[in-house]
Amino acid sequence: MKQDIFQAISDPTRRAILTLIAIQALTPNAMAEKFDMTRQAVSKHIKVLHECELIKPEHRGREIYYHFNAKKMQEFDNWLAQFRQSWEIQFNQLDELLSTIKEQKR
Amino acid sequence: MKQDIFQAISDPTRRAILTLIAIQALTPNAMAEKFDMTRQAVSKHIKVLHECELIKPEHRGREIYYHFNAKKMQEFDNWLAQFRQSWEIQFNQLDELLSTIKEQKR
DNA sequence: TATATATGCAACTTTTTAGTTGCGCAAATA
DNA sequence: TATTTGCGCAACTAAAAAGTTGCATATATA
Repeated sequence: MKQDIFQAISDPTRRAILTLIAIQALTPNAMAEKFDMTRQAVSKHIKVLHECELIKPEHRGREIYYHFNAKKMQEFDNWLAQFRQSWEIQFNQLDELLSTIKEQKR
Repeated sequence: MKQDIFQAISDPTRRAILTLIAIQALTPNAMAEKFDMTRQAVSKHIKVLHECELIKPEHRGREIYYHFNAKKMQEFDNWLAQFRQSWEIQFNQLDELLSTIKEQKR
């Protein structure tokens, strides 16, 4: 199945992996040590993240360092953009409400 | 089960619902008409979105208008913030690379 | 070259999720 | 008051996802 980034970040373990490697590239083994699960389970999460290109492998001998792909993460940001206007409006309305309450107190 | 916003937005139908009601509040029936699925299926998606407070109900007689809760969507934005620095760095590096290539062409 | 290590893939089990049908309740309307 | 309409909840089914064990492959090292 073709993975999409929304499905990829819906899993807490995968989010944790992303947070870790955003700081520093890690091998699958290094990741598995951080979580209470088998290496193979982590490996499956890596596969999901790799398929949707949120991470990129760098082969160094028999080790594979996975890097965070910031560019792909921006797709979320783009999706979120459609709602930004909404929340700015809603907060402006809140401001107005607060101003009104303030006025009434006088 | 306690829903979280990441799981909530991982479903395409739920993302479509959010996009719709960000523009205008809708009743479950109105939403169901937009999608090729039963009203009950939509109702379950509404439940998920409501439980994690991405939408808010407004009761009008026997109808319920669901509103988009922009404030909750910002949690997503906050989570994304931890990666912003990463992608700025990665893009700066890309800029440098492009500059280097440009230099070499001279 | 034999062995240890790092990793991915396949098969299987368990859990979760998406969707369905059927039902009950409350508000609107004839 | 009887009926229709809007909605949520429960039980069930089907599909997908998370995790396990076992195995194969490639690189490093004794």
